[in-house]
Amino acid sequence: MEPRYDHAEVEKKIYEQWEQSGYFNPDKLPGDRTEPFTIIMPPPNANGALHAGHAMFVTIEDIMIRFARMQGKKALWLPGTDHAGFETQVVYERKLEKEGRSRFDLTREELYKEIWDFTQEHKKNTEAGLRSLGASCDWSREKFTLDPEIIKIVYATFKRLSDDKLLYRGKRIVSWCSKHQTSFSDLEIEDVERVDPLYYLQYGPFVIATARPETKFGDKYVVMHPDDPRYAQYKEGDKIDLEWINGPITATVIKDDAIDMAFGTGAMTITPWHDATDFAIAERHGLEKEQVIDERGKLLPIAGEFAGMKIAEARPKIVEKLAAKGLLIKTDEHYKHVVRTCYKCGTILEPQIKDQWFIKTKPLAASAIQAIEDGSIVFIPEHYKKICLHWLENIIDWNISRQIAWGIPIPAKLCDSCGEGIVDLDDSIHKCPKCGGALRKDPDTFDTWFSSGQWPFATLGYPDGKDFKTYYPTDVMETAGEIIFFWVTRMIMLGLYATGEIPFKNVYLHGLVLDAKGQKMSKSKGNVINPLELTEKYGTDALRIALVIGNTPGTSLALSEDRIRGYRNFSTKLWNIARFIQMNKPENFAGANMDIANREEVKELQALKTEITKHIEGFEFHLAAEKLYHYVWHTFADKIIEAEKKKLSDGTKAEKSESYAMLEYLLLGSLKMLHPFMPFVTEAIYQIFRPGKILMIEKW
RNA sequence: GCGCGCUUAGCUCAGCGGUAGAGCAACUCGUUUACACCGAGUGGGCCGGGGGUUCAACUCCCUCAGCGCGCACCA
Repeated sequence: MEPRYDHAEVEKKIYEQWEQSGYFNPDKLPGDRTEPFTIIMPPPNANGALHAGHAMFVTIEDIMIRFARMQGKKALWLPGTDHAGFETQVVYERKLEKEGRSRFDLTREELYKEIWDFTQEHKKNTEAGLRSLGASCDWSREKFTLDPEIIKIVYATFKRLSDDKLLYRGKRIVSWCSKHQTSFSDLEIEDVERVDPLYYLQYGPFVIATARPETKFGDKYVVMHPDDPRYAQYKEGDKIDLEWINGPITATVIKDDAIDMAFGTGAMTITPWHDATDFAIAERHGLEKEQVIDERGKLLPIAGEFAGMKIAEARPKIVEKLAAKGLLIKTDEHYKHVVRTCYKCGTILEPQIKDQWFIKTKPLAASAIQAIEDGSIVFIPEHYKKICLHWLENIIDWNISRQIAWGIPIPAKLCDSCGEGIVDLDDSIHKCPKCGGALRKDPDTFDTWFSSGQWPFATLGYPDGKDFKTYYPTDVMETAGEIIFFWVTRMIMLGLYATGEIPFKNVYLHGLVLDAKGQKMSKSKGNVINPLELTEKYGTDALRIALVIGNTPGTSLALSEDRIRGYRNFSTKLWNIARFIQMNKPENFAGANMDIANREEVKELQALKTEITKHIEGFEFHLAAEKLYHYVWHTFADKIIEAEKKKLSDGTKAEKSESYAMLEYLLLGSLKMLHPFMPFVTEAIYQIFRPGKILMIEKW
C-alpha cells in the first residue's frame, strides 16, 4: 500500500466497479432479499451545476441506502432529474437576455425545443456529478419528469381530479408577474415589507384611504362595515353621484364585515380585478368587476389620459391631478405594508382575474393532516410536523396553470364563447359540451410541482407497475426543509389521493449548506461552493463526512474548507491504520482459526456496532459518524494499535497471529460501519484485505 | 399579528435530568513498526438574563431579551 491514499485514482475505478456489479439495482442483489427499502431521489433541476445542497442529499440518502443494502434489504434508490418548469425557463430567459434575445421573439414550440436541448445537456452533467459523489442509485430506473410514462400518470391524475370535482376552471384572483407573463400559486410569492404613502381621497361624501390611487379609476362601490355608526345613514344599495378622477360617476354603497372600522376612515372603495379582498367582497355581493391594469402592468383605456402608462409613472401624475381637483385630503407618508413580489425577479405582482385551473385543496389536505396526525408519516426533525400541519390547515386552492412554454402541456380544451374548460386527454373533444361553441387547446402548462407532487408513485409505475407494488409506499423522503410546502405537502396530498396510501413513511429534512461565514450561498455573492471542486481536492469521502458530522437534521451547516481538510486527514489516517496492519501480517497466517471473540476490544467493537445501528435507524447520522470517527482514531489507532505494537514485534508466533487477527477483525468491522459514510476509501481498503469481495454488499 | 426555531470554549456546532463535549484554531513538547494529512499534552466555558419544578437543571416548565425563519387579503 502507498503511504498516502490517492482518492483521485481510486474513486473513479471503484465507482465503475460498483456500477458494473449491478448491485445498485435491487433485483440483482445477491441472496434472498424480501424486505424492500426505498428512497426516491429528489430530482435535481436539469438547469445548472450541482451545488452543495446536492452533495448533502446524496450523502444522507446514500448513507441510508448503503446501510439498508448491507442489512440485506432490497434497497432501491431511484434517481431522476426535474425539468423544473418555471425555474428552468427563468434560467433560460436570462441566458437569452445575455445573448440579446427574448423569449417573446420565439414561438412556444421554438422556445420549448431550445430549452429541451439545454436541459438534456445539464442532465448529463448532473448524472456525472451524482456519480462522483458516490451515489449508489439504480441508474437503470432513472426517470425524467418529462418522460412519456410520467406525463401519462400526471394526466391521469388531472383527469381523475376533474371527475371527482376536485378540479375547476375558475375566474379567480391570481398573482401575476408582468415580467415573466405568468400567474403563480401562493407559494411563488415573496412578501416584502415597504413604507409607502397612504392617500386620503375625497369620494363624494366619504373620505377613503388607499395606497394605490392608480387602480381607483373604475371604483364605483364604496364599502363600509354594517355596524359602523359613522355611516349608519347610508344603506346598502344607496346611489351617490360624485366627481371622481376623470369626471362624474355614480357610486353604490355596500356593507360588508370585511371592513376594518379602525383602518383609515372605515370606508373604502373596491377594485375587485386587482385585489383579493375586494374580489371576495365583489363575489359576496355580486358586483361588477373591471380590469384597470393590463398584463404588461400598463393602465388600460379606462384610465383616460393615463392609459398606456406604467404604474410607477402614472401614480404621481394621478396624485397630482387628484390634488388639483381638490380630491386629495391628505397623505400619510409612512404607511407600512406588505407588497407581494415575484420570488424570482422581485417585480411587484399585480393581482389579476384570470381563468386558471385550480385544485380544491381542502379535501386533499384533510387526509394529509390525518396521516400526519396519526403518525403514519413521521417528520425528522419533529418540529416540521407542526409547521406542516399549520400550512395544511390554512391551505388555499392551488392554481396549477402557468403561462409558460416549458412544462407539461395542460391536456384541456377551452371554449371562448362560454369560458368552459374541458379536460381532454386524447384530443377527442372538439365542440363545447356546454354551449356547442368552438374549442381551442389550453396553451398553458402545469405548475411544475403538480407533476413533482406525484413523483413517488409516478416513478414507480403506478398503478400496475411491478415496482409500484414492491416499493410503494417508500420508506424515506429526504429533501431540503426549504421546499416542504412546495413539494412535501403536495406529495402527501397527491400520493394519498391517487394511490390511497401515503407516499413515504418518513420525511427527513436537511437544512441549508452555508458558506464558511454562515452566509447563504448565492451566485450574486460569489460564494457558491462547487462540491466537485472539493471532492477533487480532498476526496469525496472527506466532503461527505464533513457534511454529516456536527450536522443535525433541519439545521443549516456552515461548510468551510478547514473542516473538509480535517476529514481528509481522517481518510489518510484510516489508510495508514490499514497499512500498518497489513505490514504486520504474519507469514502463513491462518486467521480463520484464531479465537478472538472474548477479547475486550472485540466486545467493545460489537457494543459500538449496536450504538451505530441504533443511531442510523433513528436518523441520527451525525452521532453515528462522530462516534465512528472518534472510535477509529482515538480508540482503535491511538490505544489498541499502540498497545499491540509490542506483541507484534516481540511476541511469540501465536501471539503475533492473535494480535493480527484481532486488528484485522477490528479494521474490517470499522470499515463496514464507516462504509455508508465514506464509501470509497473503505471499499478500497477492504478489497486489499479481502480480494474479490465487494464491501458494498457485505453483511452489516 | 400568528406560528416555528436558535442563543453552550476564539470559530462552527454536538449533547439535553445526574461531576461540561467534538472538530477547527491557539500553546508546549516529541520523529519510537503505519500516519507531520502524525503523536503526547495544555489552556480556554456564571451552557443568553430572571423565576419555577426536582434530591439534582445546560437539559423540563414559565418569563424576558437578542437573532433567524415561515405564514398572514387590513384598503
